[in-house]
Amino acid sequence: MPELPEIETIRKGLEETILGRPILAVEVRDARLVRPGKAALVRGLEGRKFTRVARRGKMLIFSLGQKKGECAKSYLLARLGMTGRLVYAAAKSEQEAPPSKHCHVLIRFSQARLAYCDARRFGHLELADEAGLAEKLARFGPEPLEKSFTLGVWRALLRGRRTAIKALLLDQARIAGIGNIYADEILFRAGVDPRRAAATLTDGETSKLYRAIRSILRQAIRARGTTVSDYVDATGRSGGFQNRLQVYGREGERCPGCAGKVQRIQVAGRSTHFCPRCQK
DNA sequence: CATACGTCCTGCCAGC
DNA sequence: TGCTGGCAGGACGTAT
Repeated sequence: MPELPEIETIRKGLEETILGRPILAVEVRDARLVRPGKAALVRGLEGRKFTRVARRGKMLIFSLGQKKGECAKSYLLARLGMTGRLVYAAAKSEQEAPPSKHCHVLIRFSQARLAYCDARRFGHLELADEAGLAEKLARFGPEPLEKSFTLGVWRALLRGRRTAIKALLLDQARIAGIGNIYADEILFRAGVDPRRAAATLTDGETSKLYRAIRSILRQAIRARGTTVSDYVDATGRSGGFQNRLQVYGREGERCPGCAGKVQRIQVAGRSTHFCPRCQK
């Protein structure tokens, strides 16, 4: 479930804790979640330091410090899928037991560790060089909270698209970082029916949606993300935005905007919550 | 190219 | 009580 606001919250938390600390050891407990492989990941991390934590869409990008005599830059990329977690915690000893059976990679620092856990194993950690990173980055659509994501850019994205507007919001190659929960909340805020073909939105609807994207994502970041079931931040703390959800997970409840009820349907193969009276 | 859909994985819960 | 089937969904591969 981690979407842009959750990943951004994790990013900030890690930035405050892991930068500059030597990586003493890396333990890979499930090699399926590690690319290109266990040995390469261990070799690529041990003895280095994280120098920067960035984010693109729902992907975390850790810059790795170079060893003496090296000139090639390398990165650790993390995708958390639906139930992935990256939790930093103090560790009393290097032999300390892993935090749970779903923890697949442990990155050990002096007196602390970063645990990568994922109950459903949809995510992965990947070691990449400059070219590998560039290839990944090229697949993302615009970053919705950046200045360069203007109303004009958004309008151009919808032009000619016959796909449902919700499917477009979820398409990371069109716009980065939005997942199922925020897509529903954004569409509710904008008063747009999730099934509408993207190109049929009026100028007014398009700009309402643009403002809703930016405002919902910003509010959710301020609330430290949404915890519906699994999400916790880099310190193991739940988010706060779940209390402010208007339609997601509220099937059958009264719409916050009218006397109608929130409905749940399938759009783009995803469970979709909306109010048929408020969203046209 | 654009769009749609199946697949991966495990936990959980409704229903029998 | 214990089992089963369906659902949750991010990203990618394949099909149309």
